[in-house]
Amino acid sequence: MARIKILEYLTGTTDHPTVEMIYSRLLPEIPTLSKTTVYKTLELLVEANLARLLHMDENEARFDANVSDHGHFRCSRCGKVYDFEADLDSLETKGLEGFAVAEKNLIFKGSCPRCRTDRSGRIRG
Amino acid sequence: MARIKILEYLTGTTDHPTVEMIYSRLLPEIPTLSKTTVYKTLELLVEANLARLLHMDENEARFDANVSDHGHFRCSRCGKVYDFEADLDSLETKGLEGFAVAEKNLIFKGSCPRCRTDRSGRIRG
DNA sequence: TATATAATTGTAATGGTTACATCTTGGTAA
DNA sequence: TTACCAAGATGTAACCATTACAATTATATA
Ligand SMILES: [Mn+2]
Ligand SMILES: [Mn+2]
Ligand SMILES: [Zn+2]
Ligand SMILES: [Zn+2]
Repeated sequence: MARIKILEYLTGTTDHPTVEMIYSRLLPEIPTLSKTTVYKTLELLVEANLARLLHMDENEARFDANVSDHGHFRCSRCGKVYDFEADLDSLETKGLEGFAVAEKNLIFKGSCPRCRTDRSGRIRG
Repeated sequence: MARIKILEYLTGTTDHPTVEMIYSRLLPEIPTLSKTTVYKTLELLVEANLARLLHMDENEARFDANVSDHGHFRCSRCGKVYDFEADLDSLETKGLEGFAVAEKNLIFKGSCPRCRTDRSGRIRG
């Protein structure tokens, strides 16, 4: 039950939520939910390739139900994580001869459109 | 004194060492060295753009004195982190209109040449 | 119902990182 | 030299996301 709700929530959002975000979001709906369950479920989802684990130079991991190849932009001011398209397949690389690439990760950082024109945004890394 | 040695070591290696690696490596040379100093020094080096902080889907941060634009390949078996060249400037992206990109990070994962032919390599993530 | 297995929970430990107060070093002026 | 100050370095404790582990609850099957 819990894991279905977790997958549903993850599939229906583009927020790239953390464990804490998922937990506090679903707690009203599942009052018996424990954080351990969230961790365990996300581990299973990642193993089953139904979700993707993201490390965005933060102390918390983020999760993404969008498993397709795409890049992530993290705004240093508001902390939001945005998706963007990038053609990683046609990216030219040198020095990877003999390497078996299994996973590609593209992470950009900077200021999102809203924070660029908003001086009040607090810097969050 | 400590911070000079730390920068020298970082500049002279391509290992992308962790704090623990830097600390244990320099301890024989600087018996009074503390891990706090390593952390603080690396923070300063990153701020001064003399080093780069890398989060490679591990629990430990890694550091790189090579500040130029390049990609990183992490072997899932032996854990080693390799450099490779990638032309990120000419990478085509869609969905970043209005975004101010300040930093680009490219991380690949898989098996390095040595581990591909060596079945004995232990899986480390 | 009885039994086994899967799912969930609670608590404690782990470990990298940060905060903070203290101590040491190096330079500068009187 | 001596006094003084600021930068550098150290040690300890707290912080906090994550993991380990044992216990409990729900679900399925015979
Ligand atoms: Mn995404
Ligand atoms: Mn590098
Ligand atoms: Zn923003
Ligand atoms: Zn390897």
